[in-house]
Amino acid sequence: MKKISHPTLDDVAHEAGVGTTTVSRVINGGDRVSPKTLARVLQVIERLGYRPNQAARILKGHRARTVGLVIPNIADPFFASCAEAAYAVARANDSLLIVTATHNDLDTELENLDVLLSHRTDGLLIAPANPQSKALRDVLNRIAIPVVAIDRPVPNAIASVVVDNYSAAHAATQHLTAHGYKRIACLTGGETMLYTIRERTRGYRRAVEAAGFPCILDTSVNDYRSVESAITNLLAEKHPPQALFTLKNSITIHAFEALQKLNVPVPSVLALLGFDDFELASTLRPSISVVQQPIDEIGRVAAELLFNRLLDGSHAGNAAHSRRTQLVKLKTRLIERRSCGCVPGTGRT
Amino acid sequence: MKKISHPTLDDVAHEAGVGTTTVSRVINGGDRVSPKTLARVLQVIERLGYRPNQAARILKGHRARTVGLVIPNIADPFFASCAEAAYAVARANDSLLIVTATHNDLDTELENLDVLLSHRTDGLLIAPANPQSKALRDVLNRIAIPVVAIDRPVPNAIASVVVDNYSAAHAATQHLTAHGYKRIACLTGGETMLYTIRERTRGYRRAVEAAGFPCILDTSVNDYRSVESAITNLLAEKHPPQALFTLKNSITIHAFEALQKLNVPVPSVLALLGFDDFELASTLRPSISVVQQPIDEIGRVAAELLFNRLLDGSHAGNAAHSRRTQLVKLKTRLIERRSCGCVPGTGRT
DNA sequence: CTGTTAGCGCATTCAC
DNA sequence: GTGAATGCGCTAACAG
Repeated sequence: MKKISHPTLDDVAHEAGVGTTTVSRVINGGDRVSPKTLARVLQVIERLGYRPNQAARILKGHRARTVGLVIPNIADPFFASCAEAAYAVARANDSLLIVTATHNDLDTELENLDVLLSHRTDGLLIAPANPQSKALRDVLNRIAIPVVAIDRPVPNAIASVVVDNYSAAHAATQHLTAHGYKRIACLTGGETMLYTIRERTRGYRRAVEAAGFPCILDTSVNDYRSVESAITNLLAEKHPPQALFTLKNSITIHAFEALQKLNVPVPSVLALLGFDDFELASTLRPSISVVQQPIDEIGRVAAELLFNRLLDGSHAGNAAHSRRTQLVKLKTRLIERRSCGCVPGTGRT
Repeated sequence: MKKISHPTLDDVAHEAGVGTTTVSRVINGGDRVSPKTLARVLQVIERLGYRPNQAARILKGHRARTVGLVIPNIADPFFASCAEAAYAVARANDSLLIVTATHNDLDTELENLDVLLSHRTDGLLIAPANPQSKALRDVLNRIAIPVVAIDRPVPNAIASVVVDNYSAAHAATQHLTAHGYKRIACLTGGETMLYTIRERTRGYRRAVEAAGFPCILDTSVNDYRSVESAITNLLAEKHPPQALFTLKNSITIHAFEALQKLNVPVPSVLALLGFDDFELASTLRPSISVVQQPIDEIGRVAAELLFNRLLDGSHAGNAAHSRRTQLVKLKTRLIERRSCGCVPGTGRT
């Protein structure tokens, strides 16, 4: 009973005693086929376990019904959630999602694009390792299919869906100053070349400078050890900071760990505010205040944008071009928990 | 400069003034082509930005160089990590990974298999919503490509890579009894039909029964509220439990939250041990003891198994069949932290 | 070393 | 309503 190979349309046609055209019609909606024939063909298809060969369809010039997703790391919760959201949109559009990881390496990224292209995906979602890269922009420019950037925009080249990192960091810093903290240190994490980190740093800097406070920036921390020693050093200074603004999840968590280990009361001695929410942020003692990103929305909106273009097909015209390079900035939300000095209500935030 | 469409092999051949075979040879390694010709063709390929059309290759009967991954949810950290590991293996084998999500719905799963099959993926990795399902097993049996199950085995049908949930839960429970706890409650989480949960429950039950202790099972909790009330009720009993064994991450976390909120000292009044590790388990106060699964290894081993078969090609014979249905059980590790009553050393575990 | 040719499975004219 | 023929881009015989 085990079919060694896939039955073809011809097999079905032959078995059902009809022409290939008829079978083709059946699997494409069954229009212009007599009910009797349709039923018979359907039955043969079922019996043989026939599945149309996508490769043949693609070769005929049809859409591949696949889109590529190019992200740094599939296991990263942020991108995994993006992927899940994008997947949902893809399925709603009858398409499959091919996921690839770059580990923020440009060569890997270019190679992934190449492979995806040779598989003739209908469109691409990409979080570029380095949006500035000339090589990347070259490739992107000669690509004939729609591409949407996520998390890290490629301005003037392709449409991008990102979070308003600058405003979010600016507002977060202002929230800290509103608490009365005058010396606010910022731990960026090592990847200072990343768009998101740069924007957040910019927002922080602008806010402290506007308030006339010092810009205390540490761009070198990365693992737990470095965070702990950075905090130790900071606290040993003549005028130690009163608040800590961490720009990414791992740094926030390391900072919290270090603060605990060093027995530094939070927020009374040193307040903490992190960029990006995480599941246990509300459970830790004290609970951690964070800037929350609409992660699902990034993936969803980006994918929707992609399919709009895919299905639109209007390729020329200024309007189309302006939409082609549009930049969508999603709003963030400041979740006020205890670590920044706020005292949330009764709810479990 | 923008190529509207993809150049074909014929385009290249024509442009370079050679036959299509020659171009084909060039893109397939360049053997049996004179250096001069090779250089010229290569240059034309570069200039035209030519990419071989995978669809045509597939149609010629070649491997699609894609494998499908069918999991409940891409955003789930467990499966996201599996995906990342499987992706690495796929890339090492020059293949792409197509990821689909079932949300543990059988119909969705079957549909995903269908679509994947029609795309002619070379192989499949699947975490079945319900490995018992007749419909699933039927489909699996008539599939001509290699399939490997992950996390949830499909015995006697396909090869499977899982964690030894039974032994792990058994050992974890024994660890609790070794601490002297006699009344150990187990919170399974709602999905009692899931293979993993059933196995873990079985391990727990066997261990407490062997020790002559009561089996205190709560299979109904799910969200925070239900966990909190379950714990409240448990503690209100005449003989409240001395330890809590939670079978999945979300329940462990909810339990920890609830214990905190109810001001129940851990582990002195109620010890806690969870199945599955999570990033902050070591940071919480007290740190949470857990059964740690080799998540990456599941994805990696499963993918390696898949490609072994893909490349092997020996399809007949008893040996092949026994390997076909083999069951790989990976070992877990019990991470002893504070919540179970252990006092770990100085290291940050 | 190199070119010619014949399909892979399907959708699509164009006839009947 | 239905079917025969054509070609999508590529590889694999087979000649030269």
